[in-house]
Amino acid sequence: MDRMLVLKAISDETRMKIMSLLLHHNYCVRALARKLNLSEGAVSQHLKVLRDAGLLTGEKKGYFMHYDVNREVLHALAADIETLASMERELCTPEESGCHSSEQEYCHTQKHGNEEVRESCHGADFAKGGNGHEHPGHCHCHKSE
Amino acid sequence: MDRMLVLKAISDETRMKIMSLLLHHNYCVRALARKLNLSEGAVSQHLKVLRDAGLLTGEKKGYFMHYDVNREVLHALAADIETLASMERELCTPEESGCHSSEQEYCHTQKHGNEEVRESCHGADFAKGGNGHEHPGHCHCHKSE
DNA sequence: AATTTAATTTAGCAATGGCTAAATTAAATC
DNA sequence: GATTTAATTTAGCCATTGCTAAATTAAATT
Repeated sequence: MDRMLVLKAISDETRMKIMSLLLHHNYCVRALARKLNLSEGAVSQHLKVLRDAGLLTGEKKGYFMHYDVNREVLHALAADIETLASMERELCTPEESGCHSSEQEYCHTQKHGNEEVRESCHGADFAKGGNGHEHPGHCHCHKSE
Repeated sequence: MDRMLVLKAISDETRMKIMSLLLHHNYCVRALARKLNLSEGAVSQHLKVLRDAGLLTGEKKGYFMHYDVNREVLHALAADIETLASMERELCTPEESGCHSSEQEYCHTQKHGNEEVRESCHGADFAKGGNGHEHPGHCHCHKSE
């Protein structure tokens, strides 16, 4: 499952409406077009995007196309986003992020709020380090207030 | 929270990378630009999109901008999508969806698979109903195989 | 086999979006 | 208060996207 493809697919108002409609009922393309005030071609193109993202499976039944929502993909996406949301800030790893060795001992993780933050990294040494475009990834700590 | 705005914000590869980076660490704009191989302006624009969606809050700390991910918005989005994914197909409501009264008695909900589907709605009466462009929203049942 | 019809695809157009480079803003240092 | 510097905004460019209308495809009916 290509998460980006799924996100792009549902981050369009019209396609989200289509998903919502198909989650509730079974509609033929023309009925969708009518509900959405769009041409059938436009709807067909949207359906293709949703199909390509794996969100729909289509099957011809008699004269009519029959689309089914693949709810698993939505469940997976929700889980994926939830995982992202629950991600904790890592401990500072200066060597990986490009801190100067002289600054490393001051690096701390800053979680939420500003309580744990100590002065470091953006001190005078850093500011004088170059022309500004060689600015390295720093260790992400900043001045306490 | 505007769900659509949030979805559009994170359905871009670069912005998703920014989110991921900021969820792990605290980066200044220039460090992000360097990591992503982009101009600072481009990064700033992406940050604005994420801010406008409510995904980030920015605060100036000394020389540097300090961005925090609003994890609540991500949690809410995940829950939202999960709700969507768990949506059950409603029972057929022909009067609402435009079925002809003669067809209503045959309408059924089709959940997953095709087992519960009966012939209805798309029968001969329906096909002869008009020039095709007056095609009403129908009750979404279709022929069994 | 010919016809009818639902759905898809294509061509062309307008709007949107992301990028760079340059100008501007705002805040910290001197 | 002048200078320095990080971040934002703006202007202009190109690629992408969504739309309509028309052409095409594919399947069911006759």
